[in-house]
Amino acid sequence: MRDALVEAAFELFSERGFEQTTIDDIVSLAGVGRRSFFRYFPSKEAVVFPDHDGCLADMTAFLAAADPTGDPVGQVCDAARLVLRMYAGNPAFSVGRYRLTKQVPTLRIHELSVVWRYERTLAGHLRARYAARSDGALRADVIAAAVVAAHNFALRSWLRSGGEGDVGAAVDEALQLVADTWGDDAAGGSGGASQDDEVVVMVARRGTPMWRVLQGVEAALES
Amino acid sequence: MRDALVEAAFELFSERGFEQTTIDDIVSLAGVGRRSFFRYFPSKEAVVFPDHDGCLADMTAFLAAADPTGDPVGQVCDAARLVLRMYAGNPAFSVGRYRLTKQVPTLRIHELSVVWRYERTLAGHLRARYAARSDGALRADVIAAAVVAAHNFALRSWLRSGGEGDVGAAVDEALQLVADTWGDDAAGGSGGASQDDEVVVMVARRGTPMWRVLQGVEAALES
DNA sequence: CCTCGGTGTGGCACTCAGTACCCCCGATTA
DNA sequence: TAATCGGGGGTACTGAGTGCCACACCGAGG
Repeated sequence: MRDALVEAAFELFSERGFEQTTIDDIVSLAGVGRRSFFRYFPSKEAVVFPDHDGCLADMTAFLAAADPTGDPVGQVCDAARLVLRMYAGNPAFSVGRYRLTKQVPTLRIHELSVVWRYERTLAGHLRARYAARSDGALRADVIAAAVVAAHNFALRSWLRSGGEGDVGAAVDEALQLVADTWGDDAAGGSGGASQDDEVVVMVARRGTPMWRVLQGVEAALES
Repeated sequence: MRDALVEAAFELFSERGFEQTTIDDIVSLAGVGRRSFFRYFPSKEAVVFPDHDGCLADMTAFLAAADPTGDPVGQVCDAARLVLRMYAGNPAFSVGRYRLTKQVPTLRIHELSVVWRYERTLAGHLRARYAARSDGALRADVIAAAVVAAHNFALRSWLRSGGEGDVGAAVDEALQLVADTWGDDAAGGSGGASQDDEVVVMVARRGTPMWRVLQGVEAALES
């Protein structure tokens, strides 16, 4: 029944557009009553994202079962990969939906709320794991946002290409940037600077007098 | 006229709730025609965020006028502070709106779309500045998301407290975490780092062997 | 004084999403 | 067979948002 509604909806959406399609059109094509549509989907937009409720539940379960001693950043990255797997499982559907959401403001906004739920789930996991840190909640929010942004960056590139290429590898690469900067084994720096063994490196102009460098180092170490 | 509508709307919203207030209630209280409401606000939700359009324009202008040779991360952090200033400018209004959006799902979703526009604006600026990097677009998206998350973290803490305390300092501290990890002067977060005369200073743990510091400096200057 | 174009506003009617309520049908049980 | 119950259908309603037209105001020009 759900599937019938989704199929009918996408057929009409791709044919005449989202806004030009009414609920009555969908239910008459699916051969069900109008009232039944709202039994399965709370809104017209929700029918475009029929699989995210289950995916969010999967993510929640996955994080609840995660090793409490493992790297939390790695865990939320893996949780994000669950979403990716859902998209990659149905490339044609995902690409069709992407094209739709890209040009319908209402759907873009609805997608934001879907993504937001994932992000809050990830942030909640990180908050619990970072409870000991003084800036734990802040770090949790920032890292969750970064993970979602990296995931979506790679996902959208893939969707924009029409589903060509290896999404998994692209997402791995994108998430690697986040994991490198925020994970337990963070070892990345910015630009040419390198960070190693908790030594963070400064950058100065070529020709900078050494006394200036030392002045800066001293000031920094005194804090 | 806009102000009259906003004032009437918030009076009714705080009195009987958002969903229990109709557009007709608002316009009759404001003493204007129903049609005029939709001339000033595209939706019922938009009246709750009347100042964000102007703020987004300010942010766009600010970033367009930013120094092309400056630290892009610092610039987007400053751009985020523009939003903060708007909130801090009207603490009572901001807190009232926060309480409202917290408990009305429709408004939460609308707020997401508002935040999303800011984030895309920041990301656009960073993308242009990171065009030379191979992972520029990814970095831009991740940093923009991190800046927004940090900003919102501090802002929401302040709003939750009812507008008590120094928001500016809280946001500065939150943004510092992002700037330290992603900015040009990425120099581990003790906050004592100083930037002077384009000399960007590193921070190392006390007791760090000097050869390690020099090694880092050399590597940085070679880039 | 009247006219004209532009602009801001009110009023009316309409579409359509979403909801409350009731009914129908089929299945199970006494 | 009668009673109950649950999933689905139908109907009527509220309210957001839109299109269209009429009206008032206002400065410019005849």
